[in-house]
Amino acid sequence: MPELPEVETVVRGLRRSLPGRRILSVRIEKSDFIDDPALVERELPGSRIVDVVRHGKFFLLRLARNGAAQPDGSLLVHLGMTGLLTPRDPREPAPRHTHVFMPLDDGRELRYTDARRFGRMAYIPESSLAGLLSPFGLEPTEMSFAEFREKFCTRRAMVKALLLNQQVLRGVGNIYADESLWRARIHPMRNAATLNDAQARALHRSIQRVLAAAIKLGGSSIANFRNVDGDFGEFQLRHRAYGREGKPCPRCGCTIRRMVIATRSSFFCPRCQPAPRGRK
DNA sequence: CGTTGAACCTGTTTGC
DNA sequence: TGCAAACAGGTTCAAC
Repeated sequence: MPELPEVETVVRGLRRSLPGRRILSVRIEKSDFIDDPALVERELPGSRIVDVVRHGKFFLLRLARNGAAQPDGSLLVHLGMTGLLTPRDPREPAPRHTHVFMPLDDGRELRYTDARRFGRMAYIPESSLAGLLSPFGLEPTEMSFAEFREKFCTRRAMVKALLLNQQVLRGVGNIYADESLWRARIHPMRNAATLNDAQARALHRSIQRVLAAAIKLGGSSIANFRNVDGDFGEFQLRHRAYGREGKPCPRCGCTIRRMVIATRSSFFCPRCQPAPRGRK
């Protein structure tokens, strides 16, 4: 479930209370989503969390040992579809599918919950961090139009597939891909290299506006996304295309369609977002 | 390169 | 009502 705005919402929540805290110990129940559980169990205890930063849909607890100010490693986290990392009172019963428990030096406990276990967790030593993050594409909230055109509009693939490709843009997922395309009036099957200048600019602008609006509303909660305080996001109330099959397009009234494009459910307005020639 | 389908795992919704 | 199928915000890998 979590895409860039949901991960950003979680990161902002964690950043309010984690920096400065020390991890006392780590207890792992299920570990099939952790790269090297023994390494996590060995490296985290005693580390201080100096910051929480997002990278696309991933985020990192930046960790420093002893009294060091500079991090010497990180806990890398991807929430997959159903993951959540949140500090709780250890006296409350842990919900089902809580797999990792990390008591902190302020009496709280960081807990990782993930029903489907599509998430990922790994300890990353500082020396291998840059190499790990380098394959990812542009940060969509910060990319200039020139960067977007160079990286995105030179590719001959369907725009829907490219928006979801984390090596092109990092952080866009199925909801925000469809919402951006609706806003830019571009059909998901369009070949990116055939977008004209106005369409490319509209898409660049739409991606940034949709993401900014979603972050402002705390992300989208379709079924179960919650922030670290347990609250739902509200951007789902502003979805114009995603999840609205059979309902009227808010712009033209035509019926929103759903079809599988690039192997994912895709919602679009067949009138506002005209299909490219030869496709339907 | 680009596309497709299957796999990973559990829970919820939909359809007959 | 009951059960099975379909579907879900994620990535990855293999095959064509």
